[in-house]
Amino acid sequence: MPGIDDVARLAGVSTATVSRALSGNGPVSDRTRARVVQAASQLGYVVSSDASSLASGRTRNIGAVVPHLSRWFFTSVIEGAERVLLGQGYDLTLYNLSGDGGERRRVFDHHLLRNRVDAVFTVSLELAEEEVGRLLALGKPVVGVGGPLPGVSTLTIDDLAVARLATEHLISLGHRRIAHIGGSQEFDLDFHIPTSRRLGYEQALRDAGLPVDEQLHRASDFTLPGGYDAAKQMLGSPHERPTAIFAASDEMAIGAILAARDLGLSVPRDVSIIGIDDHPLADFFGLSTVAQHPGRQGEQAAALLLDALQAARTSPGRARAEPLSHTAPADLIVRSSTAVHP
Amino acid sequence: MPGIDDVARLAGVSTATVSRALSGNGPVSDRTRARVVQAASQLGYVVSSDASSLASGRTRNIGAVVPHLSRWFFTSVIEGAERVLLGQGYDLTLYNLSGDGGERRRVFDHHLLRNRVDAVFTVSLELAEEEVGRLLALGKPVVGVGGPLPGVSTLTIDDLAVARLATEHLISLGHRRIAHIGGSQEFDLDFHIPTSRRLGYEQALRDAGLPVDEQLHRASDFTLPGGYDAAKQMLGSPHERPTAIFAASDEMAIGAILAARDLGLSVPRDVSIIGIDDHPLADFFGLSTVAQHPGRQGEQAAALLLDALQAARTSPGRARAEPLSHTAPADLIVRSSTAVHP
DNA sequence: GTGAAAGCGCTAACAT
DNA sequence: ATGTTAGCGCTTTCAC
Repeated sequence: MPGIDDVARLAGVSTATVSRALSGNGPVSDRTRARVVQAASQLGYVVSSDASSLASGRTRNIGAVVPHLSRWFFTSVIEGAERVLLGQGYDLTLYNLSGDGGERRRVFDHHLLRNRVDAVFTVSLELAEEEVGRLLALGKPVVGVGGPLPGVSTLTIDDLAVARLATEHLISLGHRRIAHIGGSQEFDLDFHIPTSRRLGYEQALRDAGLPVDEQLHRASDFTLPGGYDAAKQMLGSPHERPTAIFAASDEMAIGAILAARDLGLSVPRDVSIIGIDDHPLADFFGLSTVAQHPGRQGEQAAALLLDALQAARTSPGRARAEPLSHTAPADLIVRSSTAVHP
Repeated sequence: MPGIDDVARLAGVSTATVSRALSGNGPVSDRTRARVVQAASQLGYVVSSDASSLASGRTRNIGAVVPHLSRWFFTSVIEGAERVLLGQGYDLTLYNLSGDGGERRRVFDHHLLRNRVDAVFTVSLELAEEEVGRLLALGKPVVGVGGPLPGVSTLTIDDLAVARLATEHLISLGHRRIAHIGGSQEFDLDFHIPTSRRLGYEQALRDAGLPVDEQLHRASDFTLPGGYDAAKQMLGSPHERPTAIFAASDEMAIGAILAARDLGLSVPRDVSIIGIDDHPLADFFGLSTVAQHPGRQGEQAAALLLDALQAARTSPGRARAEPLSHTAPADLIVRSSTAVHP
């Protein structure tokens, strides 16, 4: 492994100049830079990140804290973030909190503290106040994606508005008995999201002068089987069957579609179904939905963090920026699972 | 941020002793260790990973190189690996090669070279010879999970045997017209896996004295919609319809189940279907399958790497270990999608 | 625009 | 078992 002084020797300059030429920090003449770059690539020189980090205080690494890896939303956010990070020469270190809970303590007490990352983003995480405190105590840029996080800059769709939109779509099609399959705290690390979506659903009903019927709400777990079970209960009832279902996630909505089929109901003739997400399978099932774009959210989160790091370099004097709430776009996609109420 | 000498001062010992006490490398009396640990926790001291890495040459970080994040298998492997790594104080840095291909070059030419990781595992990756070369040139432990990688230690199920097992299950139920939905090179970064599975299928047929019929093979893309399309073509044929389908992945098998339903065929009465994976949705769909356990594969991969690192510390003289092929266990799980041929 | 040199915060000989 | 000290390979003042 060639070192910086090998490059310096070959290029006939000092190590300081090599560092400046390769990092872009500090003035170097074009001729010199060219020589250095040439020498570096000739030797196959790549800077040692440890040495560079130690000397500069910057790691060029971003931490991503997620509750699971097994859900489409989380992984899409990470993929999006990594797209922009890799492009900027940053690495992404993953802290997955699934598991017994020992993970959780270790990550917050140890891993995040040892200066391995310049900034952190979390995905759909419901953090204890103490954990938020630890995160902020790092003194590093932090962004929370998908769900509000008190005291932290966040990036998320407006869950309430999105739920309203989905519900209003059904109302506008003439539906009056509209059921909701949501989430519940017991199933999820994050309970703000299901709550906001439920509130949006109820608001839409009230604004349309429709009653909010407890019988038409089921709490589930955001999975396909969960949506199936919930829908089957509601659709199986011989009386007062809903004519439309709004599920808080596409996976639950797909479960609902399968439940309807198993009950001999046709979608959308007998029942309209809409979800939230625009999951990859939504198209296959003809599912109407409100798309959120987790990949883009990840990209945007990464961009926010890189900007903050840049700002910190430019004006180190500035106090830490105020936490900001960024709203990610979401759009209604109408497919074949929703239609007018006959 | 307190440093090691703050701890040393408070504990009344030298920095070397602090280092030894906290890392466990080198002898420290129990009394001293207790004092140091107490001082460290009192100050909230956490070692700076950069400084430690630079001085020791060890990063306590493992690199994971994956082709996508959006597939259940990959994320499960990573989750498994991270379970054991976090427990050992290791971080996991993720290199996701999805994207335009620029990623791919950058990762191999730059990110992996800058000494940020002690070891690397790859998941289901079909690497160019040059990329394998680069990986090995790191001089670090490398393990390939899910798919053979020439010159690299690997951990994978025996795809051929697994495919045979699935096919033999169908044969033992009296099926004689057994179709196969596989993968194809054009859809996948990795083409060994679909090929091995197809060969296993054909072997099982031949060994049972059954003909291998080109009409009964469809190449697809390992997704649910892909499996649906492939199955619909084969099952829709009015003549010579297969009585059983072996799909190379559960997602394709689930697509096949849905295709059968849409054609008015009952599973398993009219057609038996089996997959490979034991995907989380397999149970919901009653899908018979051959389970591989990607989480455990990830755990085992991590353990292999940690062992190799340990071995390298113990006997640094030893030449790099020979590449070893480890076979991960896989077991037939019979659910309700397969039954005797009437 | 470039070079000299002082660290960055640890670890690992080596000495005691 | 513990302390002293010389780096690890860079970046960044500070001179020039």
